[in-house]
Amino acid sequence: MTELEQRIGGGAIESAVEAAKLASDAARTTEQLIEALATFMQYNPDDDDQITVPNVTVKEMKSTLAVARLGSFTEAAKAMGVSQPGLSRQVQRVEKIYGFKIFDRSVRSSPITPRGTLIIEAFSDSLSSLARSQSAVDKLS
Amino acid sequence: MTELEQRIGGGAIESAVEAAKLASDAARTTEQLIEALATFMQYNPDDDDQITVPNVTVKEMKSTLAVARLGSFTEAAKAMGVSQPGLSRQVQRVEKIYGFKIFDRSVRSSPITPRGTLIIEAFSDSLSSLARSQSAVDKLS
DNA sequence: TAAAAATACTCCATAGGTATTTTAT
DNA sequence: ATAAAATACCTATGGAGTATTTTTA
Repeated sequence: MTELEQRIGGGAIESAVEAAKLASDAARTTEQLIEALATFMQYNPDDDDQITVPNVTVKEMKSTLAVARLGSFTEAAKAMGVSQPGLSRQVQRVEKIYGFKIFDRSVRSSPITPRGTLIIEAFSDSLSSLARSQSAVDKLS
Repeated sequence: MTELEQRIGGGAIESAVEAAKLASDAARTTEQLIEALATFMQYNPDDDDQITVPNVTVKEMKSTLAVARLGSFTEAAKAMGVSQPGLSRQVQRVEKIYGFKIFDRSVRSSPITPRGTLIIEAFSDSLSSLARSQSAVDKLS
């Protein structure tokens, strides 16, 4: 089990539902979250063109995942080799273009919000796809 | 079957091997490509931290996929709502940070290079992950 | 020769660092 | 009181458009 999985729990459903119960992002019901995750699972790739994917960068995805893993903006900044304000702004920009908070700053450990969990999962999957192809490409050089 | 699949063929292996045979990127053997694709399939997500993923943006991934789908930089520019030079530079930047050409400009239809095929697949997977989560998030709002 | 892509040049937006302030334990 | 995150301010990099040149069929 990875560090990330330790922080957000096991699978997507469990972690998101758990987050929904615990975090302060709510005014969202657990039922709504489960419905959203059902959509997540039944998603049809052919719908891609209808969906607007925010213009995040790989760097921002990595920084966001670092905060998720380490539970700290300051530690994530060290891990990413950027200043603390720099990293804070990277995550702020992601939250701005997505339109909601990914982390809850009202508590020390900055837990992941319910919707944040979906984003974290997606970033993780995205980077895995890119890393996998990178690893394949490296074999050709 | 999507337009993209029509251009690059069915699965990853077939398309890449086919591209290896046809395109001019080579000096690479089909054997090397098959080995790379084996790596692709057996890839272990735990290796993510060791792999450097270039800092591409979602916008660049979309533009690159648009060229792959449409077989034309000019048409892709129209589809993306940017100027032709703007789109060319987006793809050029992707090729620069990856260190190899994704498209072969020596032919009119700008076919995808063998290594380009791996990148196109990865971009497609990445955007699907992000679109899927976006679709899930939308259900919560 | 006609199209498609690349390059030159310019301007402006924004990412990032340092210094500082605000917030939370 | 102390540690962490946000904000202010400034600079430099680079992304995008228009105009033009190069290249390919």
